[in-house]
Amino acid sequence: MDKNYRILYETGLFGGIEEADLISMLNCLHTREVQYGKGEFIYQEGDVIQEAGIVLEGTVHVQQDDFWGNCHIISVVQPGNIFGEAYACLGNEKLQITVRAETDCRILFINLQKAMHVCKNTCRFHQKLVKNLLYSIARKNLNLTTKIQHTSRRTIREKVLSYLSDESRRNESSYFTIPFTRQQMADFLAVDRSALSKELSKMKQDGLIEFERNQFHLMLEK
Amino acid sequence: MDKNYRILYETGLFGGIEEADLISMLNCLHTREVQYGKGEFIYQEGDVIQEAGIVLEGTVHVQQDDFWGNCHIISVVQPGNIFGEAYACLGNEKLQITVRAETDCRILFINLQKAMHVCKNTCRFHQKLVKNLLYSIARKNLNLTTKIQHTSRRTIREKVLSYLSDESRRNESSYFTIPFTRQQMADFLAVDRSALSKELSKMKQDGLIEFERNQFHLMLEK
DNA sequence: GAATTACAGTGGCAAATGCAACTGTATGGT
DNA sequence: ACCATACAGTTGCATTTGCCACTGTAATTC
Repeated sequence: MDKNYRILYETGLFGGIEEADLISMLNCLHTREVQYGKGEFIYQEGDVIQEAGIVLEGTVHVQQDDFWGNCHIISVVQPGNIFGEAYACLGNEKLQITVRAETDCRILFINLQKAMHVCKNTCRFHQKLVKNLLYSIARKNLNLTTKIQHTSRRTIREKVLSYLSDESRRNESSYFTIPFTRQQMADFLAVDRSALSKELSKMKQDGLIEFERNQFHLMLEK
Repeated sequence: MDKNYRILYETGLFGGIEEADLISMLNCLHTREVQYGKGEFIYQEGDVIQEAGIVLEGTVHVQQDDFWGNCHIISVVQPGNIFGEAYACLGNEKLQITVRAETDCRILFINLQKAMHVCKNTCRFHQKLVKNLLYSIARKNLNLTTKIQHTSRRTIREKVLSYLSDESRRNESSYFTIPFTRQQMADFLAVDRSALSKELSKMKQDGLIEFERNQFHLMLEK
């Protein structure tokens, strides 16, 4: 539990809650911890869920796999972050997304339906949790909007620039590492992998960017 | 106030609250009502806001206008629905979106920063409001995911089918009317208008759909 | 009712993209 | 050490798309 505490403390969901309180809170919330191997499915499209997951260790991808075998990455969830909270909150919606363990990982599940309704133990953190959950979902909302901003550009170059600018801003540096392989970056931006490689090469030639695998550097140019 | 009540009652935000209570609640929340003319900006990119808006009358578009004059419609907000809640909730984020009155409209603004923090009057609906807000944002979250589902398809035809299928499902009929002009539909799906018109014509030829302006009919085919 | 404006459809064309195939380089397992 | 696999880059080609210009029709204004 101790090793989890540090991570959870940095989570929006448990922000501002002390360790001792956190432990009793986790009991009150009936959480459970599960391990997954790389590639395993955590949630599948069509599932109805009441539990949101917090990544304690590893990386998880939220994605849409379509009919024709194309996969689109909606978001990447790293330790301390939460997934499935919108569905778990609503409680009665079929998942339109799939959640997959991108690496081996440990997940803490929390039943939000229970967490949101009145706690018989009159757990005093109950309200705080709901408010934290609210912030967390609002934040995710912004992330989705940002993703739309990238993918709704017309050309690959514009999508790439939009995405890389955003990563640069979040890393507060023109040097940064992205959490994607080339294929995943393509899935995230909803473009073809080889077309993406091509365009990245052109952009390097044009002096816009430098990169080596998933390490990028935005140039001042132009 | 009475004429607003019916609309607000159907809003997620005030769901399950009686009329008498609603009025005292609105006072407690320091709401204000504002009218906008067609085309006016309600919020602009870069603004920092604390108030979410509820559409009482008219239609509002949440959109991203880029650098090169392209506009992308993120969502369409009709009476009873809310906008800006994620930003107002977080309270300290610059808007990456613009909100525009698509028609003449009346908007009720609610300061979420005040609404979410402890109410000195110990308004007993306070907690309920936060929970409603949570549902509302979770719902919007799903809508954004759905939009991503449409726009991340590779071809215009796939985007259109994805979007129209969704509209059909929501209307529970293969005959339905969409809330867009052709240009707006193109903006929503992030494609070129004339290319969209062309593809729609082809799809009609192929017997997939029938349409007349913004009225559509999905055919069983094929 | 004439003029203006908004809107949807069409055609042509250049550019961008997806797709398939192939190469080379790491990486990991046995 | 060898084999298999994953990953990134490159090339060529057919298709799709964006963009531009134009037409026709409906809606709006004066």
